[in-house]
Amino acid sequence: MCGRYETPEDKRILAERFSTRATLQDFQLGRINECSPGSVQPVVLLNDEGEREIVAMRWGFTLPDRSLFLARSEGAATSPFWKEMIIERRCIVPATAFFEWQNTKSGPKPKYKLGLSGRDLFGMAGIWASWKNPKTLELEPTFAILTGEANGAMRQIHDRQPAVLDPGDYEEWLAQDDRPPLHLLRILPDEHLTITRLDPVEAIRAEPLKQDEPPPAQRGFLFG
DNA sequence: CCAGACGTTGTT
DNA sequence: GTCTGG
DNA sequence: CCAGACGTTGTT
DNA sequence: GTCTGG
Repeated sequence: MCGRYETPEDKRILAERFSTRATLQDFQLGRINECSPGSVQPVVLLNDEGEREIVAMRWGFTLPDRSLFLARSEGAATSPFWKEMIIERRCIVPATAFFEWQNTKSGPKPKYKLGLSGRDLFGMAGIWASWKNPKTLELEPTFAILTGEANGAMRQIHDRQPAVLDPGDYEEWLAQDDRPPLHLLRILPDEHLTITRLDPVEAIRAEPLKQDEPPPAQRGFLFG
């Protein structure tokens, strides 16, 4: 669940919309695209000076046999693995939508795009840490997205969903505190979700781009 | 079945 | 089936 | 998360 | 998320 999400094509608007000083001019984070685990994405946090900043982070903590890119909000505060992160390193993951695949008994899994009514851009609750990139063996800032129980129409598709923050809660979520503000991780009201079932063509179009692959808008042009 | 771990570096 | 790449 | 590959020798 | 141990 929430194994993929979407970011704005123009990353520069993130600085404005999340009230950060950074202009993101240094980001080379691709075009309109799905974000997949393992990719590097813009994340909002408080820097050492207490200012909001946008940082490029890798999505998912790679372990020897798997990658942890989601963390259950219910258990994160007591989990040995997540505890330190949720207390000391909370962040916001900007998104315009997230994707889910319906768990069907057999056959293809229908793909859905989920957005928030009246909010073209929103922030998912995240946590981060410095983590070794298994390929480069370098330490990199790395994040995971907190999840909660799904409800209502969402439950028809999947039983979990990403924790979406209220814009008025961004400050409290990022602020350093003795105890993590878990009360901000409310279940996303069902009526606020826009759920679109993607037809196979749309689903493929939304797939993550391969390196050096032209953006979707040019595919049709190149191939007539 | 559930609970708990889940990797490394390097040090508040 | 499992692993890797996106 | 899904989609796609999934090996080796050795050079037309 | 997924695996292991109890």
